[in-house]
Amino acid sequence: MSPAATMSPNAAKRSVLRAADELFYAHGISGVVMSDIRDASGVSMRRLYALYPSKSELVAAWLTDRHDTWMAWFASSVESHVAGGADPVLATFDAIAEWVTTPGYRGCAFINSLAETSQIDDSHRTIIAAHKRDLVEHLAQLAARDHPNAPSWFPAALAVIVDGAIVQCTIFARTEPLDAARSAVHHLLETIPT
Amino acid sequence: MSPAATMSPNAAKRSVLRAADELFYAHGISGVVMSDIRDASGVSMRRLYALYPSKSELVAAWLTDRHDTWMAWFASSVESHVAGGADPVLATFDAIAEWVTTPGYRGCAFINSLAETSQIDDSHRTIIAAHKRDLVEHLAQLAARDHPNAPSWFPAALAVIVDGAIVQCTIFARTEPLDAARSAVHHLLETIPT
DNA sequence: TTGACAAGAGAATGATCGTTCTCATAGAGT
DNA sequence: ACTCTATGAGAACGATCATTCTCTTGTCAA
Repeated sequence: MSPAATMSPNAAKRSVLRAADELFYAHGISGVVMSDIRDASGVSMRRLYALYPSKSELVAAWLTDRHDTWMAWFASSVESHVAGGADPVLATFDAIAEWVTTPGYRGCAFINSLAETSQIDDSHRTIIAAHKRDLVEHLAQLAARDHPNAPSWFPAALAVIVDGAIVQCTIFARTEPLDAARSAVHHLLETIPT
Repeated sequence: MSPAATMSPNAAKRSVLRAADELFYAHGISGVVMSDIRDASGVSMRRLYALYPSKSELVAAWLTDRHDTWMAWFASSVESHVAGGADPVLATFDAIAEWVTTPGYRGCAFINSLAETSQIDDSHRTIIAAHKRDLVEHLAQLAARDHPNAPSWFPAALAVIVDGAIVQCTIFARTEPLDAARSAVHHLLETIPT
């Protein structure tokens, strides 16, 4: 990027986080070296390490930032489908369908990061678990809107199905698993107490 | 291990594959270096590279071997639960429950490996996709046994649910997601054409 | 026993990587 | 204009790693 010297501290941080998201998501944590972050963000090594004292802390900042960004995107995508008349639970699959067909889709950043055992520590694992907890929570609220009498296992099962679909769409590079998941949830919704 | 000089070629290969499975599964591909494999297997560097000309080829051999081993274990675990009177589809969850409570459980080796983008190439991705295809196929046959008229989406949905449960049990380090998944499948089985 | 080859131990090689350091400069305050 | 400080550019440092090489030894056929 351009003269980073003229970048405000906040602009530098934003630029680093943007580069981190693109690179870590596409190549994994161990596939990105600090000088890649420097090159993509335009922020010099010295400043990069002033902002984030180690790669591990940069990864933690990235995960935290991605959690916020992704949840906000997900919530708003679901709402826009609900506004179009979809059931809040099934709208979940419309949102995921958008996501998995995005060019560059490579699965869930949190699931992927967790698999890079040698690159992460407990601080990262905490962020990852919190992300999934928030997702389960969000799905539970979606379910409660139109299906207040769903069985108690329903929200957790929904989260399992969503994660399974995300993973299988990555493995097979197709959307069929998502379609099957949606059919199963559709069937569940029709045979469950309202 | 002991004097590897006296190991037959097959014994050396088995020892390397056993070490590879323990180490790669526990620490991920990038978390294991070739000298770890040497130390754990007792096979010298020279012989190791004679057996597998590169780390990448060792990883491919490991994945192939793990596919065979895991599928055989899974099939036999499911059958033993079926022999105890369980529905073949629900027996799937009994088998997975055994697995996720095993000490050292760290999720699905294939899903984990796929996340290590910078460590794998298309030959590995092919093995990973084939593993999941075989799993879906196996689940479809299990479903067909007692539920020949299940909807066409059922086997794929079952595979999604199983993978989702495997992933979430890893993230949360608990078995609740598996229980919720089992409840959902139980409900599905009861409301689906036989 | 001897010679030749297969294999082990483990050092060497060349690359990569996280992190730090040096040097030169551009402003900010005087 | 002149320090003082913050920063960029990027070289340097010390680890680590995949892979290869050297030197040595054990084994076996004659």
